[in-house]
Amino acid sequence: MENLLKLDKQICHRLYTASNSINRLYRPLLNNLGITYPQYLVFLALWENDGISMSQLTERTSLDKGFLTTIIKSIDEKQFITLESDPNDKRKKIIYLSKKGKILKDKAKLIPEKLLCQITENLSDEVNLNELKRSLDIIINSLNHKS
Amino acid sequence: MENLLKLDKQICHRLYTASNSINRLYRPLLNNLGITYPQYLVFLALWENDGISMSQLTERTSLDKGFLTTIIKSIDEKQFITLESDPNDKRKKIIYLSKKGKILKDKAKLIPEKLLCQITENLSDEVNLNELKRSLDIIINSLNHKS
DNA sequence: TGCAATAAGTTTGTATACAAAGTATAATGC
DNA sequence: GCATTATACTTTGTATACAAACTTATTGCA
Repeated sequence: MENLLKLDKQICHRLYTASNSINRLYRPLLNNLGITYPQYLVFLALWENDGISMSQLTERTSLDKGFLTTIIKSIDEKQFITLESDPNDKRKKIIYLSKKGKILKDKAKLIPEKLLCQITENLSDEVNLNELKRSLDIIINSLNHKS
Repeated sequence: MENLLKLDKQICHRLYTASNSINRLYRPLLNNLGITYPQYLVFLALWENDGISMSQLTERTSLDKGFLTTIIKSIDEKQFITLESDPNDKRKKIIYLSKKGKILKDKAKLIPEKLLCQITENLSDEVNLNELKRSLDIIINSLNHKS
């Protein structure tokens, strides 16, 4: 009978720790751009699809909608974006990248590479990243379709 | 040339999302016990090794030492633990489970099972959990030995 | 049309998470 | 011995993260 309460048997603790560690790694890099990690996620989404609504951003980034309000307010104040009300549906708020927000993309280009290098340097042989991605996707998908 | 900035290529975003989703899953279960997830991690460590110091707890749980002060204060106020100063080294603070803290272990026994069921239900065939654990351990270890 | 149900986004309250600076004690070196 | 350095923990300030309640606009349908 194994004791499931044993800390080191828990996959959740590992995910939690890995996520926090990676976040710590991002912090100084993103700090150079004047943004934080969840803000960066919003930019990643906007750089792919400019002019989308809050709810679309929520879906794309998996960020909480309440928290997203805070993030959008913050990057709006820093003039990375402009906000418009959807004329067809006044409840909706459409987010557009400003010039400053578009320029930021160039500055951010090297970040994924730097990060991946730090994480996977000397690890590529030991860790199958595609397999890891696939496993995480399955877990995330399963959790999202729970409640 | 693939564009690394594409959101869905990023393993970091997946880890971040998975970690948050799992946390959301724990919340109601732990709420029934009157504790939160990082507090739960502290209990897991203490149920294995009672009477350890703050720094040992930091190492065991990977929680930030500043944050750990907050957590310890909180579960101390709820009388789950008692605190003593190490007579051999007055800088150290030793944490002991109170009776209430020990009893909590029984109530918590079903949590890992419930969680694992929710996560891995119907997934066991698709996700190799041992492989996932191993990958995460390698990544965590790599990140911790960076700076 | 009228209005209940729903959807989009905001606000509030609480609990993380962490860098950086601060305090007190212990260990080290000369 | 005593100054220096290091260790253990706390405090402060800022930025997450999220449940729950709230506001306003739209939709569905009797």
